[in-house]
Amino acid sequence: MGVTKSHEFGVKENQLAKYAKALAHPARVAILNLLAKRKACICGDIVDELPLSQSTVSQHLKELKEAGLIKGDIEGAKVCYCIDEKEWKAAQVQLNKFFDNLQSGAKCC
Amino acid sequence: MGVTKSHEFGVKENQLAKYAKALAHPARVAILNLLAKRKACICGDIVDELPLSQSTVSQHLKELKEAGLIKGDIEGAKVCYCIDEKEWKAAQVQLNKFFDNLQSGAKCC
DNA sequence: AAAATTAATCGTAATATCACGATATAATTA
DNA sequence: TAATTATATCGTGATATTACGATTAATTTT
Repeated sequence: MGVTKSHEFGVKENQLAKYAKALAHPARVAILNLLAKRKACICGDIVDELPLSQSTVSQHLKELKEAGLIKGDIEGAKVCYCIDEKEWKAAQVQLNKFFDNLQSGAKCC
Repeated sequence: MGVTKSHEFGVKENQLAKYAKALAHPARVAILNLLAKRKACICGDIVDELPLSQSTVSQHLKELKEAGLIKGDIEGAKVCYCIDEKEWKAAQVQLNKFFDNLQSGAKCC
C-alpha cells in the first residue's frame, strides 16, 4: 500500500479491514469455498482445483492463515487446511455488526 | 495486483472479492462508519474527521463509489456522500451467505 | 468581477500484491 | 539409499494501492 497510515485508525477498523483483505481476491474466496464445503483440504487438491500455480496457491493460503481464517495441519508430507471455525464466526459477527450500524431514517442528502 | 487472474474465477467470487476489497482499508471502514451513523456526509467534513489529506480521502471515496456502496450528491460546491442502502444490504446478504456455507460435522483434519 | 471555498484529478514516489519458475526441505515410496 | 512426491520459500517482474502536493474546475462569497 505504500506508506499506509493504518496505525492512525482504531483497532476495530483495522481488524475489519484485515478480514476484508483476506476475502479481497477471488482465488481466496474460491479456496475458502472449497474448505467450507469440504470439497478439498489437502493443499495439493486445492492446487488442482484452481487455475493457479502451486506457489501462488501456497501464497494465498499463507495470507488466509495470517488473517486467522484457516489453519494448516501437517499430515506427513501433505498439509490439510481447515477453516478456523472460531475465527470464521468472529469475522462473520464483526462484519454483521458493521453492516447493521446503518442508521435509517431522515436522509441527509 | 500485477497480472491478476480474476477472470479465471466465477462472477460470485469476483463480486464478493469486490465488496471485500472496498472494506479492505481502515480508512474506508472509517468513512463508511461515519456515513452509516450520519455523523458526516459532506466530503469536507469527512476529510476533517480523518488523518488523511483531501486528495487521499477523495480517492477512497471514489473506490467506495466504484464498488457501489456509496453515492455522491452534488450540492452546489459541496458533495454529500451517502450509503447506497440497496447495495449495502446486498453486500451484507452476500457476505452472510458466504459465511453460512461453512459445513460443520466430521472434521477432515 | 475578484477572491475564496470545495472537491476531483494529475503526477509521482513508496510500497504491496499477484503470479510464476526455481529451489529448498521434508516425507514417502521404490 | 535413491527417487519421487508434497509444500514452502526465494527471487523477480508486472501491476495495483496508498499517500501527497499541485493543479483544475466549479461554486459561493465578498
